[in-house]
Amino acid sequence: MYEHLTKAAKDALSKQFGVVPDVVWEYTQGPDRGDVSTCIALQIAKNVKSSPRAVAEVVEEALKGLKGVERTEIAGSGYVNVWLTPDELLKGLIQTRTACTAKVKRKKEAPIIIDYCGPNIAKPLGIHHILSHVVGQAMINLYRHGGYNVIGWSYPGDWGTQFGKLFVAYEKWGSKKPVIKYSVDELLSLYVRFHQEAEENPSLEDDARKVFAKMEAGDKTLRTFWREVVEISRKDLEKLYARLQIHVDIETGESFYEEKMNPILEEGQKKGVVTRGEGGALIVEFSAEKNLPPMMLKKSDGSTLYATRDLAMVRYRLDEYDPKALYYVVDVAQSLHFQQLEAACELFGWKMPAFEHVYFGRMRFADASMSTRKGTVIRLEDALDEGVRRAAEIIRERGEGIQTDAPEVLAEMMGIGALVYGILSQNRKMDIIFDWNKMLSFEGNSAPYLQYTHARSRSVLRKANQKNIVNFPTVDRLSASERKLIGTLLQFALILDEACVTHMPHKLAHYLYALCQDYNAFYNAEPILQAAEPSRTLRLSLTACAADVLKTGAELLTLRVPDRM
RNA sequence: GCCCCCGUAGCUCAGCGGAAGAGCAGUGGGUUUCUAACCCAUUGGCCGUAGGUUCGACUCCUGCCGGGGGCACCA
Repeated sequence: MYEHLTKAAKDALSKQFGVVPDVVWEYTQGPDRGDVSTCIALQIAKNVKSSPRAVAEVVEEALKGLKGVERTEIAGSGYVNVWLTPDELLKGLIQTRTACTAKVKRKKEAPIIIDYCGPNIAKPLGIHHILSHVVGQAMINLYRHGGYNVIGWSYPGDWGTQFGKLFVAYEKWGSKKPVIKYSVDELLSLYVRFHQEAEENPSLEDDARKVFAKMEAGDKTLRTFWREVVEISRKDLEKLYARLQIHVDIETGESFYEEKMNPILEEGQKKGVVTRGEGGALIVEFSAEKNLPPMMLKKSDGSTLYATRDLAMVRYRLDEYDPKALYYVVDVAQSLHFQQLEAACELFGWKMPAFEHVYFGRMRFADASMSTRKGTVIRLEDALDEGVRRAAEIIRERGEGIQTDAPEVLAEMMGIGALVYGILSQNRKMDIIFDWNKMLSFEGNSAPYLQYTHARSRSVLRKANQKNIVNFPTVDRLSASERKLIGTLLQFALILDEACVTHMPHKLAHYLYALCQDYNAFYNAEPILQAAEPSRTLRLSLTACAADVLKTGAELLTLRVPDRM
């Protein structure tokens, strides 16, 4: 957008110092630091033996009087701050508006596969499961919005001894009704009962293992039982996913890979990659440079592992989709596993696309009474309900002061939004301290603040009762809060791209928060509806632009925003 | 023992080569006017620690201290 400025600066610098410099433009906050400032002086000072100040002077001289530049100023550490003319700034907002609409998907492009969710079937989702779901979905939304071909892929844990346990419990203590009539809660209580009884009577564990072995062998009754339990869980999961705006494209359970694992093991052995370890187990050993412990693909008792299925899954995806990238949105605790997985794929000699373990930190609890170890995990659904309950309470307290005509819908948006925003506004790599008051915050840097700001801006637009307010009339000068708002709006396209390619949704969350602050400051400082033309039109246009950016950005983060609240 | 991540305001966190930031908590202001779930002002920091690289380090490198995680028959 400011190529002519960059070019002028570059030309002047190379003429003066005889080096072609790297020029970095960056937007900064607000009129006090200029609308655009550069690191030119500092960047070039590294290459030439000259002081930042001297370099800055050259740049300033080159930019002075250029088209679109209102004034320039050299800042303390050698920055050149540039104030653009109002026209020049407003021109850029067209790009911001187009960034609000998703790019058209290019046909036949190799897909990006994003592996996320991974719920356990027959067990309710815990609060910590929200991390993979929400981070993964935000990534998917960002890529899709950017015009990429994306496949969101879920890999539920729908196989394992827990089904044996469940069946044993069902036979022993279940009521007479058929499995399919059970609710997830009833299944869960059977599961819990099994663990209680198994403490007294450890032989139950053996029974469960035997039952599962029979199930693996293909026992018809057990397979039917399994299928029905999966069905019950899936229906329950769907409700939760609808509330969280999670949309899985492809779902393949662990059982899907049952018959795909042996060919992989055979291929590995043929290639000499897979070898015999202790007790007859099958392992992959890595070169010394990798400094990785061996990866086990088959236990000494002959059964396969998580790693075996993951390896088979990579092969399957390569064969069926020829993806350009494989991303795994999984807990940081599994980082060794993914290092091994990638290294193993290399050893197999497979042609690999971009591969990344998009990890996130662990969830810990501020209140020590809640911990996974103590078995007092918070159910995700309960957390959502608690958020909605708190939101509803606040809505009730506000009474007449609220504009919504659908308080239940609003409470749902706010409560769930608060929780999701609490997750997505933090750098995913960091551990998250779970605390009800922090997670369900309704003021300051929170989802309700975004939602409120959006509703507020829509309200102004409604009152203006003017269609298609998208023209930015020429004005002599912009107020400080207008300039700041415009400066932030201009960054939207850049931020979308950055949040997408770095797989860091929190960058978008922080941007949206800053935008709200700027809009609210603007709202408080300037009259909009009462303003004289051309300011009125300009301010309404800025309001429309901010509202669209907020809505677009929030929805990419799986949040919903109300028009009234 | 080895490997990875994290130590920034009282608390929870952004920033990660170029002028120390936000929210919450504290203090003082602002609604006869577009939604006060808001805004404005203000208090609070040797950016864990010791070195190194650089014109310049919260940011990059090394050591140490403190916290978390991982290290073949779990997923």
